[in-house]
Amino acid sequence: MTFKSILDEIENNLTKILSDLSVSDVEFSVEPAKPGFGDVSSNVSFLLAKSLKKSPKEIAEMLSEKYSSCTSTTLVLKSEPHPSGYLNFIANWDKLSQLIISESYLDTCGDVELGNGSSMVVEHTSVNPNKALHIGHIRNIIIGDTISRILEKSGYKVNVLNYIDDSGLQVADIIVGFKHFGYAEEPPDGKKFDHYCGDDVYVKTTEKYEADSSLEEIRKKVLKELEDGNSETAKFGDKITRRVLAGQLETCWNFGVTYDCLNFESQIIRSGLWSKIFEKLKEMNLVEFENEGKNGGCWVIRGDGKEEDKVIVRSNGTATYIAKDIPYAAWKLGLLEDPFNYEQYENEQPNSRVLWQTSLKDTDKISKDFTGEKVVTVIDSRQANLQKIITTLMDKFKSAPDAYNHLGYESVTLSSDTAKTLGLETDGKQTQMSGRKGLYVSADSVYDILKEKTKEETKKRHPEMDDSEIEIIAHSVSVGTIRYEMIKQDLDKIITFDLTKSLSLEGDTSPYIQYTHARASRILEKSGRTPTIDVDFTLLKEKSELDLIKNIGLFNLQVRDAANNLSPKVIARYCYDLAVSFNSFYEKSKVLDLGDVELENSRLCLVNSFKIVLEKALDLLGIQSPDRM
RNA sequence: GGGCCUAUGGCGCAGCAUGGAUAGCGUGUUGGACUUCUAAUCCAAAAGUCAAGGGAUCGAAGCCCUUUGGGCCCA
Repeated sequence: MTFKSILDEIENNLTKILSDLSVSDVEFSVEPAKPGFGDVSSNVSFLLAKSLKKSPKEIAEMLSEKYSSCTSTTLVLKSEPHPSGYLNFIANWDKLSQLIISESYLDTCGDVELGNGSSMVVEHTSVNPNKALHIGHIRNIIIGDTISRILEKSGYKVNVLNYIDDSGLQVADIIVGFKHFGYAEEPPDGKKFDHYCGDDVYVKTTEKYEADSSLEEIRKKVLKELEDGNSETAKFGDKITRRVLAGQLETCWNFGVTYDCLNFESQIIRSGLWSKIFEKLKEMNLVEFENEGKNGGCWVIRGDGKEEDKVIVRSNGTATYIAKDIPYAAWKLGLLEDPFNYEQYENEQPNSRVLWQTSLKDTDKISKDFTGEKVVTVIDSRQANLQKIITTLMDKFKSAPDAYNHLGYESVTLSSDTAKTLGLETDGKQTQMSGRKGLYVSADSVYDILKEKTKEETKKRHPEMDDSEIEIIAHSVSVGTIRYEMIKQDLDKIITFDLTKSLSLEGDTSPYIQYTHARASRILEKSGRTPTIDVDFTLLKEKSELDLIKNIGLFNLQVRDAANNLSPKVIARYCYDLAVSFNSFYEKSKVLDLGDVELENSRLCLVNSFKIVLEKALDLLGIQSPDRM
């Protein structure tokens, strides 16, 4: 067990004391204490103040006295009433340290029993395959990837999906560029294909539309042709989008993000899934036919109360954009018979996780189950309206609340300085990125810049290091920096990306945390020993040591919190706090050459414990833990 | 016109779900610490009417109402 052991012990004892006082139904808290207030705090006295008609201070004193006569207390040394009314507890660290550190050496350390093996779909990325990923897409991808790691750690069987919208307007646009405006199929001088399509073909094609509105006709024609899977246009589109997709996936993989299945929109359309679900929706009365009014002749989803009705099929029989998302949402929840076969994706993912893709070919007679009892869809909050409709609809469809979850987040905008370098004057205001206007910073370029910077930094510190090792370190630091920047703040905060400011490597950043890991590794390496847990834990009694142990013991509580709230930043903050407490320990307590073998062993054991837990916590963020930096 | 998000030291953020103690952190500024297990580190100082107003509460950064600034979505 971990720090939770002492929380549980206190909670049980307090509950018992309360029942002796014949007070029940009090939902008091038992939490790790703020610094300076012991180890554990409870607010129980405040909650009793009214019913017992005493001040919180008096109650805390009374409870503290009763607590001291509790027999089943092994982890608490004593309880202390605080004049404010809080009831604080001092831990018996001799025992608690041993519990926490031994636990940290286990493979299961940090595991949480929440999912109990139930399946969960996490869909993220889902970028139109007509351009390279930019830094805004990266926020989506990193949030999704981190959440899926956290859910896996919490006992869910997670299926990670990437929806490939390969039949929309944006794809039509680059096809027009290639077919009608004569863009060469091969990018110039070795440019990555996804960058070429996004920077050159897409941006310049849309510029031409703006200059000449008669070109709209071509665009519409191409879009229409895309719908017929056997058309030349569709085949050409398929070839192009798959090549762009390969480029996008290469970027994702570089960032440590992998998937289980790619779902192609074109195949969802051709599978006839929509008509099946439309029939079902009609049967279940979840859609209704409107006879009159402004929506006369349309099929609509009735709005709740003050919400307006949403048209899903127009009077001319065409489906609206809302309708496009419904079949996929239902498929993800396993509400429909699966129309797909599956084949392995042609390129292998770096971590050997097998990547599948949907197929309509009869030759791929492989069936798979990538659905989930629950679904998390990571899409930015600009789509909150649409997602709300789908959520309500799906919860009714499955008749399970919380089956479909939209995990929204605010967008990444460009700082005025960075916008200026891309040729846009913004009067000091931040600005939304736009793939269509070419206003974005690509993920690959941020990575490249960062990698150059970290390479230099590493070389400066380790002139003797060979290039391949520097390469590996620079990679993990660059990826870490970007990943950490994307999830360290709340999902509903806008990230203003600034090309120079966002590349800081000091303070509350991934390199800070990774560096701390390298420090720990170095101590262990230099000691020349393999730490064991067969040490005297009572020797660890410095404040900085106990703080560190406490933080180590909070790991599983943090994972649970992050999973329950779908909040990746919880783990980011945890990693940072853990690193801070290690650095404090590092400054105050030497580990090696103490002339006291017992103490050295105990501290080495602690250092190793920290290293193990930090590594696991960073892994939840998809950040690697280098041994040297 | 309707809806969603947001406001906390100069700047960027945490804390808010579940009200209680001394509002934390990074950055920037000023000063200090490398012959030491790596200074991508650490220590210290200055810097806050928690947007404004009101309400319920013994008690509000947090809950409720109103207003304002910023961002977004729909019409």
